[in-house]
Amino acid sequence: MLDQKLIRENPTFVEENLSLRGKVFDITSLHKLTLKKKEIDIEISNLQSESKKLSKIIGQEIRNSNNSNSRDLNALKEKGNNYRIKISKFEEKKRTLDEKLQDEISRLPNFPSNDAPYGEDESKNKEIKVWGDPLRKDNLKTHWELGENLNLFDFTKTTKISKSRFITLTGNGARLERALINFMLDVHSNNGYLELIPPALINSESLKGSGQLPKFSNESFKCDKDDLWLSPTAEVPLTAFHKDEIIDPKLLPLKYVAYSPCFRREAGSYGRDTKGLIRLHQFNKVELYWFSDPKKSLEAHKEITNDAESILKKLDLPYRLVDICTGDLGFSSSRTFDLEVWLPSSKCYREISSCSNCLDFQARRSSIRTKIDKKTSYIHTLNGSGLAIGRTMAAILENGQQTDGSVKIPEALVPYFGSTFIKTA
RNA sequence: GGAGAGGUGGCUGAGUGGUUGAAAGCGGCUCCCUGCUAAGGAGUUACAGGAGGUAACUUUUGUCGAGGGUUCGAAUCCCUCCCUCUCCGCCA
Repeated sequence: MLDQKLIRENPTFVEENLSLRGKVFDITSLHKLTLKKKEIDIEISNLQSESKKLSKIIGQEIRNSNNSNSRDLNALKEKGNNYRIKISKFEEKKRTLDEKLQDEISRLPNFPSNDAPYGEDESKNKEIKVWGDPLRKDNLKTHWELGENLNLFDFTKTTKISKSRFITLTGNGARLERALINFMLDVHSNNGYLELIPPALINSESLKGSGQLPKFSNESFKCDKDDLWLSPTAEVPLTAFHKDEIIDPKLLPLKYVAYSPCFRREAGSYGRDTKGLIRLHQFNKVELYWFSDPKKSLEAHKEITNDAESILKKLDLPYRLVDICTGDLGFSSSRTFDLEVWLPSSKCYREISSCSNCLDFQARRSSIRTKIDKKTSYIHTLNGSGLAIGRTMAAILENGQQTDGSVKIPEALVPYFGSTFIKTA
């Protein structure tokens, strides 16, 4: 969430910064609301001040005299009553105003960083570096062909259980999934991250706190009866983990690694990636998350990206690092580095991790602060997948495929998986 | 699901209608003193928003789970909701 004071005092600045996202933002009406709110606040505050003084006088009068029902006293009480009526009228106005204001303001995305490449859409994303040798051959199999041949998963049977875009992992597939989760958790927790497994069902407040609500209610599954949602990413429960806290600066940065299943409705992507492990309603992910000193988040952003990258290196998967342009940034992010893994069957790089610096955007929504030099300030939050498990599996299958149809397991994963190849039984 | 208890500052925990934004303790910070098992003393220490000042700061309003209500005045009384805990039941 953006700072309300900034919107009130410098709406042009806010509009200009938001418009870096490649479309026009008009906050005229919101700006008016903030001014109106301030007006009402001052009015209420003045009335309350006077009413409070009067109450003190009445209190003293009652203690000093023994007649609690004198004419003077009743006149004073009458006066106080008038204050109360006036105040409650203003408060009602304030309530409706506040609701509107809060809703509008929480629909505004974060400011893009000035360091992010400028552009309206993903075509302006900037490739920063490329790692590894991308496998380029003809007649390569897709990961779903490989997976089905090797009996790693079963999409057909899964539609009986739920519907399309879900998967049942079987045998070595299930084993590979588990190996990847354990491998990633081990790497990160040995690297200073505290391991967490958050709940998969989370409340609306949590989703507001990280930026998924109110604007993107259509993208998550909801359990209506309980006001609970299926978590779309561990970023949400991780942000909420420290909601309403003032964190001791000595503890910063707090670094968490969380394994969680993720659930996404994928509304609006009906035609895309209908096959395979790339786009499912449910997938597993190991997420990295930092609560950082606000002055150190730029450095933190490099580190978290680096930590996510280390998994790809260890798994020997070719990838590239992309600097996401202003128009392609996620709602809460000010700057994002995507890691994209090479998928030889489609001859392209696909996102496997998105590492974002949200600055104080989520911290303000969730009220997470620290105290530096006697001043409380919002901390900065950063998140990055480290990595998405399903897409990693797809990459391992496609990049590790052998001419005989078997798949070579990356060396680092062998101790976790238990063998060096996946072969047909 | 049934019965009960409770939600107060960074934490523990007093407080049942009138200088209570809140005793006390712990913790934190600052200063002082002392030097045989590192202890003692003094002070200070919530958050958010206004107004005023370049600023240190001053002043004002709100906040005792959330939201309503009663009252001149609410942490304290009433209503609704949320959450936590204990016991019983059920269950991985």
